[in-house]
Amino acid sequence: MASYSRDKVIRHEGDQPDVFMLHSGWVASSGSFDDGSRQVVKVHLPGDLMGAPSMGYTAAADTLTALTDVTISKIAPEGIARLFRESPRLAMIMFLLAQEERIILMERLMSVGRRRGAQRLSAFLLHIYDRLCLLDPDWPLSFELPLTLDQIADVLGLHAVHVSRTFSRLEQQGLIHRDHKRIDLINLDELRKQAGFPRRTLMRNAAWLPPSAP
Amino acid sequence: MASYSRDKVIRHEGDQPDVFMLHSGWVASSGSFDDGSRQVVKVHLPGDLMGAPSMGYTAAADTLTALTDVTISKIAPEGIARLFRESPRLAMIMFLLAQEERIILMERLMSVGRRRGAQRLSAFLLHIYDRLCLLDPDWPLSFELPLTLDQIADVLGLHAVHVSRTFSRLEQQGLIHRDHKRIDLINLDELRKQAGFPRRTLMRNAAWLPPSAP
DNA sequence: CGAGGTATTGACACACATCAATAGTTGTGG
DNA sequence: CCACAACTATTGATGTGTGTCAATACCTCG
Repeated sequence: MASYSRDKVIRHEGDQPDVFMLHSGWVASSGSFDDGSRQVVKVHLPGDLMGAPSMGYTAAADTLTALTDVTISKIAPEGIARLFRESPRLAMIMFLLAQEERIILMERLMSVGRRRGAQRLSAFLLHIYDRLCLLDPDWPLSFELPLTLDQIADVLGLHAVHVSRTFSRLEQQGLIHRDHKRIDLINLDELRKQAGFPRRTLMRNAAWLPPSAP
Repeated sequence: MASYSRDKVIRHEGDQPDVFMLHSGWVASSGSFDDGSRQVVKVHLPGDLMGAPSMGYTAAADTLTALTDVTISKIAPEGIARLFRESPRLAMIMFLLAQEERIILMERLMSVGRRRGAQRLSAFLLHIYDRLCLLDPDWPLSFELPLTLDQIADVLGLHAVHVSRTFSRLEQQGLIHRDHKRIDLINLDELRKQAGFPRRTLMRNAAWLPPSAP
């Protein structure tokens, strides 16, 4: 179990492709270009497996940066391999979770490729909100977003100045309310309409999943 | 084994989340918005498993469209589940392939989020070229790109008119040469520099992979 | 040969970027 | 607990990459 304070780099792209479990705090997974621009490809919340995409490569493709103070632990690939040997059911569930992550990336790509700033921001806020609801079913319509405008801009593929204006516009339209880092979602329906994505429902306990006792 | 001719929709988002194997031809996986705009999230080449990201959901998230005449076959999820029960090694390899696809999506997101049109186009052409080289190690510096400008635009998150101008500029700069659908890569190094991505090397036969005989 | 799809080119509009200045917030040390 | 410094957010002015509309030329295939 290791701790990192806000803004510390947990592992840099090009480093050894370790896999981590995030116990507390938020972490950004991002890639960067030579000119210094960065794109955040995933915001990790507690309970997330981090770094798994790079595990088949010789070097990590993404940089993991602590967005808040965090605690993490390293996962040995041997442990995952053992799980694949001993529990086909859990292995298949891990496989399906990786596929879910692909869907999330596909939605992010659609959003960044085809939607305007306000719609991207709505989609991002809803994505975070939906994840918090998943962790805690009676989460209120409000949350702390511990990212700076620069970091949000790197998530949305915009620039901080424009994110500031876009936030103001969403607030002025009565869709959200802001108080420092806290976001209140005022008009959830309209936000969802802006985001442009349907709510996807997971197939729990598909008949074809391998049984628990192999 | 089923056949589809060019531009035919193999399965639409919202349909039953089937999984397919692509035997011949090219297929686009895309998502669409209410206003009619579309984003292609993956161009499938022969040998690709298609539709896997949606297999944990009750409805498919992406639309599969034939870019050329294609032949495909449906994969039963029970077959994949059986593979997970009977061969931990192959299961783990499928897991790692899904993770590789996440990396590819991350790169696409970085490209669309942070790079200009010309750089996105360079990255896309190189991505296709690298895949063709993977299928056939002595592939020449040239290939047929069976997409219309509209479809390429939907890949890049641009519009057809702008893709046309961007293509012309790449050609004028001497980076590529075009003859109808055929693309010749003239200056591979400069294209790679534009794209902004390192070449990633896969870790073959990692020590921790489960053995073939369980 | 004709028709529908596809590509090119030009003119103009707009979302977002960039630069810059100010104000507000947070953290730190005395 | 205050005071200062560093970071962060806001706002304005202006530039530019890409979108949009439209007209023409070009391929492809029946």
